[in-house]
Amino acid sequence: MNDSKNKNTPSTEPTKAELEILQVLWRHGPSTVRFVNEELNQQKREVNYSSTLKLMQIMFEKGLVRRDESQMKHKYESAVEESVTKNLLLNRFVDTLYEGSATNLMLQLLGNQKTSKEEIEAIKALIRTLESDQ
Amino acid sequence: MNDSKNKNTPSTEPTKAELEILQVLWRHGPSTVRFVNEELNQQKREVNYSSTLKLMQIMFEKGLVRRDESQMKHKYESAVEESVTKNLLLNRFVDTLYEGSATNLMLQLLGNQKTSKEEIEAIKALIRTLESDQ
DNA sequence: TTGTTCGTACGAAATATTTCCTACCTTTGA
DNA sequence: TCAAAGGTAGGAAATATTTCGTACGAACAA
Repeated sequence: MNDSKNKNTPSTEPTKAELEILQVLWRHGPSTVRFVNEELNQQKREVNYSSTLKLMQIMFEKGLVRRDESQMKHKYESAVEESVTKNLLLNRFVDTLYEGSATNLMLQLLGNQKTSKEEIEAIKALIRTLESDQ
Repeated sequence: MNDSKNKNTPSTEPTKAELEILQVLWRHGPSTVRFVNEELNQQKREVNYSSTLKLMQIMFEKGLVRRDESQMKHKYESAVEESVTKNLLLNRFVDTLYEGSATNLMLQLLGNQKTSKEEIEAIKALIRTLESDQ
């Protein structure tokens, strides 16, 4: 009915910085701003606490995250499902760069020196699994 | 500041709008601003001529495109190779969303309803080809 | 109690990106 | 010749995104 209110299909795509925060929330579940900020500083780059706070407040307004305000230290959690969001971004990516063709993307991926032999082997194994499933 | 001496590894990633222009140049080869602008208007969205011009001038300054100024109607062409640029963006994408694992991306791709059965079949065929190549 | 620490809220600045207005020059055709 | 059409250059405005300063309240320890 109304796609815009569906929690799992955000009408707006997360920005780069927002995505970083979502990753932390996806990985660790409900978290305080402090925790997310420390995680970002450790995993990514130096960010001021109030920058992270501001961003998470904006994300709250956008509906990208929910928050539990019952405690002073608010707990934030993602309001968008990881797989759904990544799917959205992946589709956009494939549409933009590969004319919507996953095959084209695969070609690039498999011919890519940064995709290791092990990765390629794993992909092949995955395909075999899918084939035997049918 | 900008040590983009290597024409095929731009130090700066193209922005969204820049990428749209690059796509036109990759597809059609050296083109005038007028042509690119019309192409964008037809394929993508309405853009004012001077917006396209400005963007292409900025891209020229960044080294993303070269131009032939011998004629009044300058001819612009991409200064970055399509496959190299796409590879760069793809790697960034995989790193960001899939922890650098192409396998993870594959899982998403194959489980994706927007990836048609034909696409999956094509991917499998591709894998089989790669396997028999070894 | 009182000062320090840690939390939120929020405005505003800093950046990055995109868009378009305007000046001015060249080409073209009547 | 001269106006119209079409080109480039560049400034500046409009947006989008990110960052941070500061005010102020709550918690806590001395």
